[in-house]
Amino acid sequence: MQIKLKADSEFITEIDMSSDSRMRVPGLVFSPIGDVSRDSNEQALQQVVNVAMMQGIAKASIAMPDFHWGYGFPIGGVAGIRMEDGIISPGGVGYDINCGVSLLSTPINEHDFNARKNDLMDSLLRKIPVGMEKSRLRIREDHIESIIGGGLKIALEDGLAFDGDLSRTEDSGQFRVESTAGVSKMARKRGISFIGTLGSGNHFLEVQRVSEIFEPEIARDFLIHDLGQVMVMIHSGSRGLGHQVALEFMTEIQNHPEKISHPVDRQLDSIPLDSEVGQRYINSMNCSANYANYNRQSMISATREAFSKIFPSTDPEQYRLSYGISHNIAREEIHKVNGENSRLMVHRKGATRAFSADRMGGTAFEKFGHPVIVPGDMGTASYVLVGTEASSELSLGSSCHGAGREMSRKKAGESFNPEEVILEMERRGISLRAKYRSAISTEAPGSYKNIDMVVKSVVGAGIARVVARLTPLGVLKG
DNA sequence: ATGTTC
Repeated sequence: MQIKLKADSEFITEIDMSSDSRMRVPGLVFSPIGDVSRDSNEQALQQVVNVAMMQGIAKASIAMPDFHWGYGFPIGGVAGIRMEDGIISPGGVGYDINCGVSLLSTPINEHDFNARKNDLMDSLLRKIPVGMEKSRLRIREDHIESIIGGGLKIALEDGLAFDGDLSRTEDSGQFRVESTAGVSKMARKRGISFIGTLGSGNHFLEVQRVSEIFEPEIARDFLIHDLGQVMVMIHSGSRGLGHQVALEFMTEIQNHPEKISHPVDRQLDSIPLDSEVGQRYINSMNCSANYANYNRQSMISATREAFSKIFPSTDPEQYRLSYGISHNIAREEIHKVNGENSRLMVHRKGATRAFSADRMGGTAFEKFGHPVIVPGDMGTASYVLVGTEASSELSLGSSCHGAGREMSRKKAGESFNPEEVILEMERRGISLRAKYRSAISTEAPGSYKNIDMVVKSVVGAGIARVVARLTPLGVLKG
């Protein structure tokens, strides 16, 4: 099949509906046509076309500049399904339910950090289990029930959060759960084993310096104050619990008589929200999201402990959460479709919410809009952006979530020598603590798209504004 | 992403 691309503008590429007669809406990739049409994007582009064929899809099958191939949906994909069609597709959320990124503001500057860099990185590595290391929180079986039902509220009760953390976490860190019964025994068991752990692959904890501030007033609102200020970014998800939930529901739905079959890809099958299995999935997805929030919060708490111990003149309370964002979740939102407000089940998979200020009334971000935290690869830079009104018009209030893979894990593993990657990172003044050599290859900076180009694309398309640029000082990986 | 091969 020939996919027909046309440039809507310098940074917006449309996939014409004539590409395939089964498309219900066009595709929209927020990236220049020259980048979109590269050979390495071929499979992911086909997935954008496939998503455009889904029942109930409104507006467009959307992909961010960091899009790449995933399970059914591309990673970096956004799809709003009309609530009147009443369906949800687990492939549109993915295996790592509510994977996300939290950004911690610190009172430390880079000189303080560099003077104690080794002690601090060692302390973080002692406090936070990474890779295959198991949980050091001894959560009892009945407590996992509270965590999956209550999310960040339970972390607050457990002394892992401050009051202010809730208003600075997307959805206040709590997803609505009517029943936890859909989270299997196995999922709970895996959840207990790995609560409070970072994970592996692209998950990381990174100590960063503020290297550029583009919008000082907005940056202050996000607790980014000075050049050289140290920030801590934590990227992690719902570990084995979310994985188990995703796996079980994808399998169950494949064999379910009520499933809504996709015309070309079984991985894009959906399930009616008003079915028993649909309700069980929504609840279990939300349970996994709550678990992910508790998990990230426990590592924020460990980071506060490590820093305030190494820098005794500071208190844990001074390490304030800038924002915690979700990038793998489906939730109901209202968006304008053909000029009319429409209730949509918005699936974001490797994409973030990027609402403008007018959609953030009553929250901590009503003045400037929803923060968008965009981690780059471990050797380059990360960005903090803010949502725009144009994102509401164009991208269902969404933006990009990271650099996005350019190379498969397998290919990256074969292409990069870990020793050379470590040397190159050291040459750039970045201290890398990784548990396994393999992760250094598969996560090598060269296996990712260029983060500066990704951000240039979303800013150029108008769906976000750039607030600050952060560069890595120390990286902890699984 | 993932007790890294359901």
